[in-house]
Amino acid sequence: MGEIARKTGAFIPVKTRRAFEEICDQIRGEIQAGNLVPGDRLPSERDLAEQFQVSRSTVREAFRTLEISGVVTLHKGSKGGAVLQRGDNQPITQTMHDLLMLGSISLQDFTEARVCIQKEIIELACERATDEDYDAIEQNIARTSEISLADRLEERTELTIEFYSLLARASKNSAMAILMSAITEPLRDYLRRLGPDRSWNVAESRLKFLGHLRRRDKDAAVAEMVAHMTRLHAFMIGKIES
Amino acid sequence: MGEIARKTGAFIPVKTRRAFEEICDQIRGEIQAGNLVPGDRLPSERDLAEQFQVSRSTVREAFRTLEISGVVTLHKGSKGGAVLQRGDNQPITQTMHDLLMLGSISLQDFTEARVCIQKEIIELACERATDEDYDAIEQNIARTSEISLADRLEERTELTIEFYSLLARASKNSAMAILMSAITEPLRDYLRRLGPDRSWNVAESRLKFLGHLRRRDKDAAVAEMVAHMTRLHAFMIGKIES
DNA sequence: AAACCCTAATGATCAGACCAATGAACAATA
DNA sequence: TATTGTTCATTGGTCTGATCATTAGGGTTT
Repeated sequence: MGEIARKTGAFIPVKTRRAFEEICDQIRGEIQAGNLVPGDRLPSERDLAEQFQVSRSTVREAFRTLEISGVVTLHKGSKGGAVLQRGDNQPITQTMHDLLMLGSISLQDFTEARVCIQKEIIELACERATDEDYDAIEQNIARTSEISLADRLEERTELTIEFYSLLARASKNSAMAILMSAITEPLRDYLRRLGPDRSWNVAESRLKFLGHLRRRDKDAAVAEMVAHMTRLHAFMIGKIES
Repeated sequence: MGEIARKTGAFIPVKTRRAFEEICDQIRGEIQAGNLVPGDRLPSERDLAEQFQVSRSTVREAFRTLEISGVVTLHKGSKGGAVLQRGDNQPITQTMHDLLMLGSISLQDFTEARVCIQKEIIELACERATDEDYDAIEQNIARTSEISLADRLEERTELTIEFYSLLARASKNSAMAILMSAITEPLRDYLRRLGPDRSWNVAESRLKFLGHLRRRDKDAAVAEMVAHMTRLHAFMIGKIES
């Protein structure tokens, strides 16, 4: 038997494409080409199965994939079907959450990243925030104050998430807002599990922060935020280890 | 007929949970509880169908969902099955790409977000980058120089993506590295479609940038990067509109 | 040993069925 | 007439049960 030809060099590993992936790509291709736009409705699973010459379950897996990716939403019933969305950041926040749970990101790195993102958001917001933005944030803080710490932990958590969302909106940059949600929403679980931190007044810190923001004092706002984050991080680390 | 009882107040809209979602949640719950860790192998579709008292196709949709989310990978054959991953940022970059394609994020916002993220990455890298990091980046730039602009667009694009990835790695923060990839990888498509920009020397700019980084001169590095981004953005806008 | 073959396990796909929700057209009613 | 209830076709969600292709491991032959 002859020698194995080694000099042929690097063969690329063969990767079999699954049928549903091909379907996803074709649909994404139509989106990229501009033939499909948000609001459009794809043909039904049964129709597409015929068009693609595959079984319904295969189309189904493609639909499911696109749904999880936030590209379409699926509606039952007559006039239902797969409707193209404008996109959704849920997949991003979900993945971020998974990465935390799976230990691929440490809480340390996560917190640091939050600080980084918020520094930039604050910088943008200081330039662009409108009075409406400030008022919305102020209302959010007011509602946070109203809610007692003991009960209504759920609402309090939601208000915290909303606070950061409003701040992100004030940056007037949708991409940064999405990154902000990616780095904020996973907090929900921690806040729920660890309970409230009664050792200091969150609303007070946020009000001070808002004041700096209103004065467009970037550095002071960042400093207040960093202080806030540091305390929160210490609280979380302490809770988790105990 | 009596009055409609309006004072009952806010009924919460009923949302029916689909079976596969429940399965996903249970599996994610086990991960969160620490009963499942990366490397573990889930039971086969057939087994889980029995355990969950659902059909195989339902388990399959759950598996597909977790696969798309980067939580597991599916392997065929004996000893195959769903294996828990350490997580994957592919879902994040894919979603970011979708959001761009669907017009949910403007190229303007996207570029600005890139600048924001990279500012923070540079700041971290200036503090923490090691000689190995610098050398890896330098090698990357060297290879970029070698490749002629005309041919090998593909490789050139990959090297560009790798450049940002190496930079992110130098920040020593995995969360920021993931955000960086989210905001960098979607570029691949643009670079491929628009072709190379021959009007200025990319490698030269990157070398200058690396010099600033080595001297840990944060401000200069950021300035060089911003200049680079500005030119690239102008190039992309020009190409797209023409 | 090394190459080959067989087999069980497992995801990928297929085919066909029924269920549940949805909305629109239509009928019944006040 | 305006509202309410009914019917019906459409469509995703799920089920059942089957075949195929790939994979790893064990056994057999060379």
